[in-house]
Amino acid sequence: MAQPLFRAPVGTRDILAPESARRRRLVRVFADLAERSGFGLLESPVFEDVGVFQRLGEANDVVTKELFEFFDKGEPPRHLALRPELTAGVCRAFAEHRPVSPWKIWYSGPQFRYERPQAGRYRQFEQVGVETLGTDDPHADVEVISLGVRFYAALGLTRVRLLVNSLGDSDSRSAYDAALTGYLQSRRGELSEQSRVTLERNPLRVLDSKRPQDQPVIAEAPLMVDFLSGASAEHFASVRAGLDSLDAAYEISPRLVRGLDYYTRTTFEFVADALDTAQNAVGGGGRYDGLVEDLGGPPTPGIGFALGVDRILLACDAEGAFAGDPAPVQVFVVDTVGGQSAAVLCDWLRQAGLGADRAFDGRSMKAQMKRADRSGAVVAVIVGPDEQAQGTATVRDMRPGGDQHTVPTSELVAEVSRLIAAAQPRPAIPQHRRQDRD
RNA sequence: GUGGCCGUAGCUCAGUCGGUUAGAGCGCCGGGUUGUGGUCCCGGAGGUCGGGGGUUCGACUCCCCUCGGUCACCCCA
Repeated sequence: MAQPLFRAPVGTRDILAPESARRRRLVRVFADLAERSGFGLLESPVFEDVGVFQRLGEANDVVTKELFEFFDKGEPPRHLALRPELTAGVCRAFAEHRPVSPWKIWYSGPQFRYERPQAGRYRQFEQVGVETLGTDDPHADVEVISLGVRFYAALGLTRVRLLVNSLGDSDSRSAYDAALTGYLQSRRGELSEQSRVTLERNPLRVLDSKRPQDQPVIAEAPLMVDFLSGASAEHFASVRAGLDSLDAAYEISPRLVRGLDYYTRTTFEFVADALDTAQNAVGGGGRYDGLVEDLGGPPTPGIGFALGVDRILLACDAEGAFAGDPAPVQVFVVDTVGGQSAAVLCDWLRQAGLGADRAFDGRSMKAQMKRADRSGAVVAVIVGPDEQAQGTATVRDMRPGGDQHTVPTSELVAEVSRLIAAAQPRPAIPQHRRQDRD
């Protein structure tokens, strides 16, 4: 293969049209839902002081091994990192601006983790999410979680399961930690080598192990639910009741731990059963009641989630949901008399709000017609010597068996608008799939 | 960071026990007599067979290294 000088870095990729348009539309669906629910957009930096992320947990790979870190040219240099997730930056912003509570925000954007790529996992990946800070009302939990549920449904996904659990507050958590650690220590010999290491650093996460050897031990481990304090248990019950009242289906998943260390009380995860890969979690979140304080702000409860755009799109493909956009080009102007007419007519059509395109380089009519077809345009406008002489344009219906007629250019925009309004839009055709058409 | 599999045209792939000018389909470009796409027919462009080294008279084919892709572990969206 003739090798390009450069390619996209490991774990990153270029997303070409029309797939790029589909992603953007997905974010728009999310934004619409979030904003109609009272969440405002927060645009925060793609990089932060490395300290913002180090609060996520010293025992966490996301912080210890997977950070893209760098120093800037300040004197002294500032130690910065590309964000590996978005919640920490949101909490930093809260501590910095002290907005009125509850602060409800949504976001979208790229994040970066230095990991080995695999199915559904990239070094640069995109998430959308919401966060509600400043209230620990269980109704806030319900609002956030159900927003996720409704979003997947809005995309047309049917095989996404919601798993919920409670990790308890710090008191119940430490009681549980002690019990779990004691239990795991007692069966240490049966655990995998990896899990024994994990046990030293963060016993909770042993529950996350996928290694078959660990499963019997995990299956008999004590459950968090049995250690919840009265207040935590009550909170969890309220959240469940709230979800019930919205008919939001969920499963209690007593061993759902989640990756980041800051989670307290409510945790949840969305799993796409349509994905048969190892990375089938398409979203997750929970409460992080201590995080703002950790970052120097006032004690502030918070809850939120992040949904992985890349994986959601994979799940949509697997379910045949959230189909591609219609072609943005509705009219294609074929001009065999030098291209000036194409320039003018495209301009008129575009100013009228239509999607219009044209060919360059003075290609043959046949070649231009082919372009017109490939563009997905419903209508072709043809200007040749005859039309030019008469001040007219030929309007051709590009659908199979469509007819054509000639109109004065003064009536062109109206005529094309009429035809397009009457016609079904054609789908955008990905470059690499043109051959699949019937 | 660890391991499995894979790297031949833009894409998907074929290439017989190592043996002359490396093939197909699709895509792309052009043509099929008068200005018309999607079907059909004809033609064309396009490959240092990922890169480097080695074995050999000879390597796309065998060996080593390296880079990249992919999947899994780890971890996580």
